[in-house]
Amino acid sequence: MALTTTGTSGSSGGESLLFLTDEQLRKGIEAMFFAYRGFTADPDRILDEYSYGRAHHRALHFINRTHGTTVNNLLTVLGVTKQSLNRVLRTLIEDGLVESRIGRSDRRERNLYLTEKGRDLERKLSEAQRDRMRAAYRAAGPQAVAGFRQVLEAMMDDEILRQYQSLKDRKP
Amino acid sequence: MALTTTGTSGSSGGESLLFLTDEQLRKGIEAMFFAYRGFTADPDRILDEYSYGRAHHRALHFINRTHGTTVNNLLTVLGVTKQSLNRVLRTLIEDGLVESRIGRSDRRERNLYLTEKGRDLERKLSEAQRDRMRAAYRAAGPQAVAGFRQVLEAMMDDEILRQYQSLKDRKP
DNA sequence: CTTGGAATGTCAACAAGGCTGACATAAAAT
DNA sequence: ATTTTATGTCAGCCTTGTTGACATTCCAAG
Repeated sequence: MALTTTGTSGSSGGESLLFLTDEQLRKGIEAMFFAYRGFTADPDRILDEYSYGRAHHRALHFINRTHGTTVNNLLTVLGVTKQSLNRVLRTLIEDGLVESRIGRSDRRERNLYLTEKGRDLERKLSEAQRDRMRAAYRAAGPQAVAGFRQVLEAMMDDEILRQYQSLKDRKP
Repeated sequence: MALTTTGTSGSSGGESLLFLTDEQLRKGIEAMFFAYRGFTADPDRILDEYSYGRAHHRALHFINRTHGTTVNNLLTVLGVTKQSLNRVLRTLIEDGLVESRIGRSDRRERNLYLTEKGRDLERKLSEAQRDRMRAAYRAAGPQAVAGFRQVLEAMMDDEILRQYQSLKDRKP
């Protein structure tokens, strides 16, 4: 399934060879750039109203994703420094969207939970984002979606991919 | 081809209905987030050495893309303010990576070109990014790539999509 | 038991790169 | 002659990344 030959020579038709020209790759790069803008546009508009930023959205998303996660876990997933995350987290806690409980077994840790208010905003944000994603999926069709996911996974760093996959099949 | 029914009810097998569950959409969202990190990781490392940022990369990319483009064009494509772009552009011009020539027909405009030095860095950056993209494309296969592109295009804002498509089929 | 290191999280200060607003200049358009 | 357009610049703000310093807690070695 995975191609091992380079085959950039200018032979005709064969889709499996042609699709790797620099021009095709460049278009993929630009598509990724523009699509990411669309991907974040709707939540960004909502966040503006609350004077929050994308960092807040990401934190809300992953806290909602894995209730009771620790700060350290969150750091790994988000790929930022703890100081950077802390600032965002602090405002979310102050504003009553996130609750931080001292760890039961290890009192150094903080377990993070969304409050009712936090869940409300998270839902609002992710619904906006899902709406766009759903529209894109519908427009492209199931087969395209499968390909989309395959390429995205292949694009991740190996370590990140493992994290992503471990998040993949959680219990509901 | 495009599905019009919602069909979130828990019916079995039918791929065309099942793939729109909130869980599937959420996984797509996370895939997009993690993949974008991978997408920018390699150029970011190179940029660090030059103490440039992603903004410089984007400017270099699109100036290289359309030689002689004007500042206004660049603003539209990049979707930032002129003050923000100007800061980046100024350093690139000072450092001799970009040349700004007064427009021939309209002397208010500035036409932007990469210098030899600018082309070198642009090549270095885009090769790193293309390498990853190529690897992902190869791992996923041509059919997946087609789907990938379809979904990305469907995810763009309409206005952006038009811009993207007008960039799409340029002469080499 | 104590003590030193490791893990975890918080506070302070700085930089990049977004943003708005105000203003200058040159050239084109009316 | 006046207005509009394209560009550049200055000042100042915000978010979100960074590093450095520090407090707390846990655990293990002496």
